[in-house]
Amino acid sequence: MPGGSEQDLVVPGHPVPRRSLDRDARLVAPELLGKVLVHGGRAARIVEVEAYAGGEDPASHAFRGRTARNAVMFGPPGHLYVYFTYGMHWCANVVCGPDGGASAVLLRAGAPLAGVDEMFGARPAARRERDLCSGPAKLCQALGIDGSANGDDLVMAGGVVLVDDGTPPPHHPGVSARIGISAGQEHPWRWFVPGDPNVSRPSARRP
DNA sequence: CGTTTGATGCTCT
DNA sequence: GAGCATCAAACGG
Repeated sequence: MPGGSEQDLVVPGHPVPRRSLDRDARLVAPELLGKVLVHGGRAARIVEVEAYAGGEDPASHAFRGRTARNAVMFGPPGHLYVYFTYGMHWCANVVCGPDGGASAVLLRAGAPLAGVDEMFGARPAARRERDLCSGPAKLCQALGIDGSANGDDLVMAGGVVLVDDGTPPPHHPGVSARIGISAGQEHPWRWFVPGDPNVSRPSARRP
C-alpha cells in the first residue's frame, strides 16, 4: 500500500483538521464524540468530553491566567494539554480556539479500539474492557499518555494523534454538568455517547 | 450492590 | 497550607 503510514494500520482515517478545532471548546466538544485518540499502537474512540471555557470559566485551569502548567492552553489549537493531578494521575485535553483564548476539551472516556492487550498491561487494576478507558486518568494510563505528551500536535504524526475514521458524533448526545469541579457546576458542558458502557460512572458522592 | 475513604504530590495562595 | 477536571480498595447491607 503506497503512502500508507503506520497509523493507518492502527485505525484507518485522517487527522482531525486543525481548523475544526479553532473554535470555542463548547462548540468543539460534542463534535469530538466518535473521534479516535491514537498513541502508538493503542487507540480509543472518544465517548465522553467536557468543555473548559478559558479565562471566563472558574473551573478552567486558565481562569487565573497563564502559568507554567497551563501554558499550552494559551497556545494555538490542535495541541494536547496534559496535566498532573491528585499526586498520581494524568489527564489530557484538546486545546481549542481562538489562539490565546485558552479554551480546551477534557477527554474523559473512550472505547478501546486497538492495542487492548497493551492497555490491560498498563492498567493492572482493570478487570473488564470497560474498566480500561472509562475516566480521564484511566484513558491516559491505558494509552500511555503522560507529561511527556504535553504540547503534542494532534494533527502531526509522531505523538498523540486525533483521528477521524468517519464515525459521526451522536445526533443527540447526552448532556450534564461537569464532574469533579467545585466552581462552574451550573454549566451543562459535559457531553457523552448515551448508553455507551465506557462512559464514566458517577463515583457516588457529589455534594 | 452502593457508598466511603485513603493515597499521594504538584500548583498556586 | 489548601485544594485538586481521580481512582480503587475497603466497607456495610
